[in-house]
Amino acid sequence: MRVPSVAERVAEELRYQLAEGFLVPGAKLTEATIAEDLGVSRNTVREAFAELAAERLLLRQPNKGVFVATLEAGDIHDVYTVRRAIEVSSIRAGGSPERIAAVRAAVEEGQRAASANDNEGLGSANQHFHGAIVALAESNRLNTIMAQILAEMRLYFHKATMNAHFYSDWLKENEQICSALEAGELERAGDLLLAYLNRSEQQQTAIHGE
Amino acid sequence: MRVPSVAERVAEELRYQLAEGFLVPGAKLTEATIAEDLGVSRNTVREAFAELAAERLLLRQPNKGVFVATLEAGDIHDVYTVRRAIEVSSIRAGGSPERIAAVRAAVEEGQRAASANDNEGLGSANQHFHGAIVALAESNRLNTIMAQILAEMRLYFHKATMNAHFYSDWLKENEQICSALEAGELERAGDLLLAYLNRSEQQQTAIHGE
DNA sequence: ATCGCTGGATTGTTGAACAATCCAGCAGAT
DNA sequence: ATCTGCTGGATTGTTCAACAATCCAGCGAT
Repeated sequence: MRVPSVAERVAEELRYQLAEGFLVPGAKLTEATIAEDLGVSRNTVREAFAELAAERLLLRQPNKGVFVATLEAGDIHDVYTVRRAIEVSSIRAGGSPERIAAVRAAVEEGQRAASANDNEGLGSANQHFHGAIVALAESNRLNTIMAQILAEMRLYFHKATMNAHFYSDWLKENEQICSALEAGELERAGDLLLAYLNRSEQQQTAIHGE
Repeated sequence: MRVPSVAERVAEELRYQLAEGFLVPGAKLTEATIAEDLGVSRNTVREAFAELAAERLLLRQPNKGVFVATLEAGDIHDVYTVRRAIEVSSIRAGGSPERIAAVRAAVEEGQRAASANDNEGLGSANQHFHGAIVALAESNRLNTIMAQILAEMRLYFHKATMNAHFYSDWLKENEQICSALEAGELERAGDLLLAYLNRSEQQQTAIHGE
């Protein structure tokens, strides 16, 4: 019976509120307030803050407080640079049949969500897709790096910015990437994925950065 | 005048002791002991522990304590998987003349250390070399990921395991990689780097893993 | 030898306290 | 009116002491 520590539960609760958009980027988190709201001690909140700051979800400014992280213009390029590195490298190395099946499953999850007009489901399906690609490499470290990057993106590219317009593109594209992967055409799969990431970065930059 | 917080100084001190091999992998760190040794409170030590655990330098086992991280057989492959992803991707994208010059500088640093028979200097020159390659990408996130990976490797592949025999190989190889980079032959530079990483993984596995 | 208990040590968490720092707002000077 | 410098309140950084929860080595009974 795993009983996560209080600090872990606080961190988890904050992660949830961040992902859900309840805490907006730039907002200040006051230790005493959060401690009272969640019914824990201030020291415990501090430990949770340290954890989330290490994940780049919160930003700690010494003597001023912790704030919900914000992605500046440069960060968008930065995030995509990491994604290009680890996603393309992972897909180019292929993976076990089970891992490839997981990629396929994520593609179908997206198609189902599209049929159901489930916009939120589409978003998470896409994240599952890219997570599954990294999972091909069977590397714990790459998986956690990717999970953190995705959490960062959830934080900033929030539901509001995601419209059906975007999704229409990559639904078919994910399918092609997956097919290439299944067929063992790893170079082509990598090229397609790279092209997608480049285009996605451009789109996001056009919307947010300047 | 930046005055790092006490928790940061504790973390820094522990990082130093870890890198220096003063704390060996698997060793247990007792909160009260460290707090007393460094003259700080137990809560502050805990905050430092959280930071280092996030960097994978310490391992936290709930209700049991924190231990100096150990690299299992699988971790070696894992670490090299990350390095292949980010180093090869970085070098394939090239970089500004300044960044390339930094790579060249690391090569020369290694050559100087070799002439001086400075084994320790050779080790850090090599780390600077690979750090400079990742720095080509101008990505803060990639840089910190790489810095953490290198810190992990320092922790485990310690001085004891590094003999001059190893270094002889890559001194010349680093030179070739750097030359290819300078000449704009990015594909070749990437291939050379990839070959080096694969061989290095094999060597390390032969020594440590089983 | 195995099992179960027990007591001491360590971790997890709390609450309170205080120093250090920041910041908004205000008083006075130019 | 704008600037400067102060001040007081709020918040963070850090410590301390306490206690509950958990672990573990050792010991005794079977």
